[in-house]
Amino acid sequence: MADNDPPGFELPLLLFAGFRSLIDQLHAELATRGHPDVRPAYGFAMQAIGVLGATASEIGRRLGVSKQAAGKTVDRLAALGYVERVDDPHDARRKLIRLTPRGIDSLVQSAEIFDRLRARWVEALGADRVAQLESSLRTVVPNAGFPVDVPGWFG
Amino acid sequence: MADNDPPGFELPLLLFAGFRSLIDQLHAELATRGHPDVRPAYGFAMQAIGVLGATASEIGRRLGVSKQAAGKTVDRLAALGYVERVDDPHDARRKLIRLTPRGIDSLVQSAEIFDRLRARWVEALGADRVAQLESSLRTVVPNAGFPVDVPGWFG
DNA sequence: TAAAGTCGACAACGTGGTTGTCGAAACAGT
DNA sequence: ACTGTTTCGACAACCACGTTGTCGACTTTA
Repeated sequence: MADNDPPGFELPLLLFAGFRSLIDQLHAELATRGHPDVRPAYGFAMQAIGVLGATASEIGRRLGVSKQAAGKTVDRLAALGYVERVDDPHDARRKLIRLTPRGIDSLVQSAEIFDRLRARWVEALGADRVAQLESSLRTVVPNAGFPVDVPGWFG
Repeated sequence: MADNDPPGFELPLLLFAGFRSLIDQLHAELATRGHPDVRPAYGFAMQAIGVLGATASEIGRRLGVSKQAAGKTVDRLAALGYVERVDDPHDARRKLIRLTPRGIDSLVQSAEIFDRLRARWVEALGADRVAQLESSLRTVVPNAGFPVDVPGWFG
């Protein structure tokens, strides 16, 4: 808080640019590995589904959006072959959404690519600075895991 | 890169959560200061307009979106009284978009709020850790200013 | 068994993007 | 001075992703 305060907009812009840069590189790399149609929102949705599967309502809850919005995303995911809907034998109202092998593959590849991108940051900054960056963010943003509440923040 | 690599998704999630947290707090505070209708995209658009004003095409270029998309955003901004369209006397094709006093006020307040939020991070982390966080991000993300290319990254 | 809650689906809509087209105006070259 | 090219803003149609509201079918609870 000295004479030359930073022009407030810089910190949020840097955080966004960092996030955006990772996401863009992820999808560029994902496209070359057989997943050209995966969009950022799909990755979050598939994370919310998880290996155990989930109902559309549950996905909506985990993502912080309405069940209708989650249902639409599941439609798109299903059309691309990343998930499938299975009738729940114990509850005729429910339909379990499950990742297909293709869906699982996209998640595995994403994790692998993110690890690689993080390694690039370690090359540029050093392991301790990256670790400290993560630690700082964990401190100021509690619960940064799922439910992540990411899609639709713009609308 | 030891045995227990971090699960790649954490770094991007932390960056997003940090950004999102600042943006959410900004708009909550902005709402209490007479700007309840400002949406995240509007702030970026008004930044792109700047105090000198700009044409819709230019705004689109600065934001990395089509001129049509920029024009639509300007429509919404104008309907809320944040900008006005002025005929350019030197070029009958152009219409200069200018911030109204209300638009300028929202920008001034935003900068002030962001400074306050950053000060909260400094309280939690210490000035040097925040400064190092910014410095690290500047290193891994060159050109984090405008043109910022933020809206529509999800679509 | 009746009431209340949850599930997925459907419809209508809002916002923030896209491409394509268009007439009007400016500009560049002959 | 005319002609072709570029740029401007506007309009239309469309897509992705979200919202509320409604609905019938099913489950759960009292």
